[in-house]
Amino acid sequence: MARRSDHTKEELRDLIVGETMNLVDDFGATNITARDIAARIGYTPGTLYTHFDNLGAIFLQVAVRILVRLKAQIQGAIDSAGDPADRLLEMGYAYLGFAEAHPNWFALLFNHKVKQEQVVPAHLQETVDSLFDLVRAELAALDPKATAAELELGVRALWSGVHGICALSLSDRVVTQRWRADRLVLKSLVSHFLASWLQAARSRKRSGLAGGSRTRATAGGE
Amino acid sequence: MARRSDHTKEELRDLIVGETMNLVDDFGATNITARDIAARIGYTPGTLYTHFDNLGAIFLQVAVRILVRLKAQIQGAIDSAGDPADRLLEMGYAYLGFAEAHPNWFALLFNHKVKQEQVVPAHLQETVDSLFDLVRAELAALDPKATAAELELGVRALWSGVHGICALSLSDRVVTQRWRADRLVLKSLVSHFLASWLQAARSRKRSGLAGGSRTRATAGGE
DNA sequence: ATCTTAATTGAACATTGTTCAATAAGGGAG
DNA sequence: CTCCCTTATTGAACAATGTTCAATTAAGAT
Repeated sequence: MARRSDHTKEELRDLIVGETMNLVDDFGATNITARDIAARIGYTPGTLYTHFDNLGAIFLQVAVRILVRLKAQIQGAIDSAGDPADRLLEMGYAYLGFAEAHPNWFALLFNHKVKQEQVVPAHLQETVDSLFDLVRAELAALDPKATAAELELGVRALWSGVHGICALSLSDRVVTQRWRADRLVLKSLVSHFLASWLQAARSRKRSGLAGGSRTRATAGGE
Repeated sequence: MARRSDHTKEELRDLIVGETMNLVDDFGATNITARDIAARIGYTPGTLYTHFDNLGAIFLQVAVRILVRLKAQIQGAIDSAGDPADRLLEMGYAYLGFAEAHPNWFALLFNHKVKQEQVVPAHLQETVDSLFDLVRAELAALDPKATAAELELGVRALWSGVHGICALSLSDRVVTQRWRADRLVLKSLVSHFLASWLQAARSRKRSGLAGGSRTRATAGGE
């Protein structure tokens, strides 16, 4: 019998979440059983349920940690270099790099279904929001005159675009589109988007308001 | 006992796949059991295994049908209207509309993990390729001088971008980013990308080769 | 009718998440 | 030091899961 004094309540919770995180990284959330986790921490399955309501709750805590790591990765990309446009691109690369290095973590965040009754930790949404803020800051630097709504639209568009590349890079799905050149696609998507977005901002500034001419395919958010 | 003559071998396979497709639509692939499917078609679970190797094989056949429907939806969007840029936008809307109308189908295609040993039907990848061709054709119409590699890059970028918006619109995931204005985001992403992509093409044409000037954030695929 | 072939069944299997009475460990009071 | 109370931990149990397979039964050929 594992001694009660081996770990405090909090230590044990940490241990469970930490080891589950490792297992998810190696095998994917869908392939992990309660007995796997229990074996890994040297306890019996029942113990898990004195510390968590169910497996889903554990996965949710794992997701929080994963998201923090993802944020750290992206933060690192920002510090690394250059003007806002370069930083946005680097953030995209960091996001993709994370998805490639830890596809099972990525899948837990974005593919794993959570049951209705599960309460998603508040900290999680806060972290997501703070990630969006990082992108927003760069966009705002690129176009200081942009309204909040315009920035929001830009952030979502960029984020979704990059996310799509990462999502399709996951293997072992029914439809998979890993390519030799995901990074090139990412660069094409991000830099073209930014180019037109910036140009729209410039012409908006130049002509007072409601600018945007050039071609049929120009527009942004009418 | 269900009569053997109730259905031919092929009819029964069709029935299984069809009813599973309905179940997936309603409850999601992860919530469906072999007994559910069996009950739905009026047979016992064992019967499923005389016609398919395992549940995964059934889901794969369902995926094929789903993909065909998705293609039909996107085809419809093309016929509907306008110049290539409009059509690309409409294709994006159709993709998003499909994901919103049938999130569980969408998730089966892109989120559902398939076991290594499962053989993905050839017809499936062909359908994916033909979908890409639809996008490629419009891009080629926009930029007749584009090389095959440039087109490929554009197709992947556009597709991934739109896909990302759809993927993040799925609810009941750990991280979800459904927004009131997914369509606006899509329009922003697609039209800004196309605008800059087109402009790059124009300047390439004008200056012979290796063009692209304007701003630091302009470029495409260096 | 009888035989042959094979589709269908239903009972079984191991494995899953989860529950809970029984157990045993730790800390505090006497 | 001893007893007792609290509670963490166990381990056996549960229903439900995907899957297998011998037994059954139906359909068509002889």
